[in-house]
Amino acid sequence: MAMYESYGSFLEENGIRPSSQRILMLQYLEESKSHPTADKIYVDLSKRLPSISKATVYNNLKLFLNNGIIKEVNIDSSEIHYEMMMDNHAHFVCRKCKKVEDLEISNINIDLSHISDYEIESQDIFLRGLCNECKDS
Amino acid sequence: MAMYESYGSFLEENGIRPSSQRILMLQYLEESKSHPTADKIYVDLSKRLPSISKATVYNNLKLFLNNGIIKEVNIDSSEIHYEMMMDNHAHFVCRKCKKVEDLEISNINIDLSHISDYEIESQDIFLRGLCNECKDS
DNA sequence: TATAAATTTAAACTCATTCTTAATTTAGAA
DNA sequence: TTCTAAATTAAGAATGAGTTTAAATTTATA
Repeated sequence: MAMYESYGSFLEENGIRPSSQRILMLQYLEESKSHPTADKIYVDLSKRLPSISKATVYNNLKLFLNNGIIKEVNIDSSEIHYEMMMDNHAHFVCRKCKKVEDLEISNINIDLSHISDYEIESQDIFLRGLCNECKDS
Repeated sequence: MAMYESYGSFLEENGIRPSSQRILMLQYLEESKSHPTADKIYVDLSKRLPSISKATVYNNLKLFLNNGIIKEVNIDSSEIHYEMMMDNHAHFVCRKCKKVEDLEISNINIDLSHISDYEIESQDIFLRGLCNECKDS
């Protein structure tokens, strides 16, 4: 993202027509660190653009997904969370407050011997537990 | 499981009354290596016990979960998959045929420095890509 | 056996997500 | 600029996994 002049030109570079809704969504996702759900995106953007519809949010999330701009985060099976596509990292998820934090991965070592022919395309790593605040309360 | 004489006594050891539905579900989960969804369990068990209801499957999955007998596998956000609780392992998920395979984890190295106070309770690791059959077709 | 508690069942319900369709906006041609 | 077609958006209906409810059945035990 940083190399692009604006959200609009970033979308154009990715072959996406930069509507105002899409620019708002992209900006929101880029600035958010909370791995929002479709509904959170919809509710928050409605404050700035009251006419935006849920269908548009879902449509454009799917569009961004298919263009590799964002990534689904399957924290739990009740709702899909989203984040900007970025270098490989792990997620910590607090069991109590549901906060999600990104973690750098320095190394991972998995026995792939019995799937050595497979084509690995991506990996998702979740650590689950209690964050510092929730641990003591 | 192997140390118990039967599915019924395994359930009793875990403080669960061994109804025929629960024994069937436990046996199914123990023998299955496919990480089934609630609906798959329901459909397959209906063949052997036509009177079983979906609510029972959901009720008992939740019961097994709360007793630590089984574990949710959040492969994607459309449906919850289940597996027997077992030693820590990773999952390979084929993007095309949706097959799920268990992988042994020999080592994992994540930078926890900025969450060093947190209590890590569990980890989930997914590798995604194409299995050998799907790769060539 | 009788009684209460636990379990199961079917059906109604919820809610995230998808689909449908009409209205609006945009791009490019004339 | 104006016209036309394609793309996008919006609103609401539809879908479907999972939950809830309430009644029926089963089980434990008195």
